[in-house]
Amino acid sequence: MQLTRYTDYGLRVLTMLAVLPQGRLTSIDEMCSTYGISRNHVNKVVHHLGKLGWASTKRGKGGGVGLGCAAESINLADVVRALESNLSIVECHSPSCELQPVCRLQGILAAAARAFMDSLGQYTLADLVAAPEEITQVLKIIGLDSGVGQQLP
Amino acid sequence: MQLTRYTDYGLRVLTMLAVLPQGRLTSIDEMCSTYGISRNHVNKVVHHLGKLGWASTKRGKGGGVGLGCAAESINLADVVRALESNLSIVECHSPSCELQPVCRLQGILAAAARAFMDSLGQYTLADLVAAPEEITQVLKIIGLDSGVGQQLP
DNA sequence: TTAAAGATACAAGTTAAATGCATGTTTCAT
DNA sequence: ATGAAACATGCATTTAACTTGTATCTTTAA
Repeated sequence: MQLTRYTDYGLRVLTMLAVLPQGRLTSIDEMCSTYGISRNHVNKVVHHLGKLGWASTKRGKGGGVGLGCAAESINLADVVRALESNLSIVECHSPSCELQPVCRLQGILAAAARAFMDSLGQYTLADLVAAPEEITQVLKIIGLDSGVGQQLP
Repeated sequence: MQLTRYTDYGLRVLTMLAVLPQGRLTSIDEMCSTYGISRNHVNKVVHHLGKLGWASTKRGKGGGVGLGCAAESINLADVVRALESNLSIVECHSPSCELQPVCRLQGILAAAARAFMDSLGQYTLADLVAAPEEITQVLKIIGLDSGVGQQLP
């Protein structure tokens, strides 16, 4: 019972975007080296997040990636639902189970999955980066505290 | 976000054991053909369930597999915890994430996982086979309604 | 003593996730 | 204009976990 790294990276990317200083953009390359993960993977995730409106991407020289909307409006359950491809918990169809018509397992598992999502749904991206003093630490860790880097005009 | 088939099969096996008529044993082979799944897999799962005390196995001629304890005492959350190998939701360590010290994601996900398990934990094996009229159907489907087959002495 | 049935070990196949590589397209600065 | 920076896109490859297969051993009762 795991989330894929794709979803994991999506959450990390959003976290990074959320702690960016006002007006500061980051880039895919910067995120790669920060997290030490495949450029290609980040590439895809960022693109995906962009299409969903949670990230704003800008091509070309001076472009980059920023948060697409307020951190408070990004619900973590929505993020997981959007990024996680398979949420069905069990595959009762392959090989197909003859007991399906009378089986209560699916319903019970579906309820449990709902409980998982409801719990997640109590939080937004803002909760991941809530405490200001922690943000300072984070910025230091990922090297964004220096104030250098491209700014929006 | 899925459970492995191993866990899935474990639940199916338990379900089948729970609906066995009093004193009737089944066998690994019988379960294989009923569910149409790999003999070897069932073999392992049954062995595992046997070690956990939820199934009682008996070797040799006239042997077989039965329920190891009351269905009401087998909590579904316990079953999933026992059979599912990896319950960590995300792997924050590979590649290791520098933000770990200040990251709240793990806690939030852990809470969600707990919600999942708590929901599951409200049910026992008995709930999977609760309604008597359904049991009759199940027995018919899996061919155990005829009354033939080995009995305990 | 033999056949039925679970126990055990190891090998092979399968699939989805993860990564890598290449190239296209947009945008800004000069 | 033109080149470099940065995201977009597609496909190929690798990897690892899960799944299945084959074989043999051990126990037990008829």
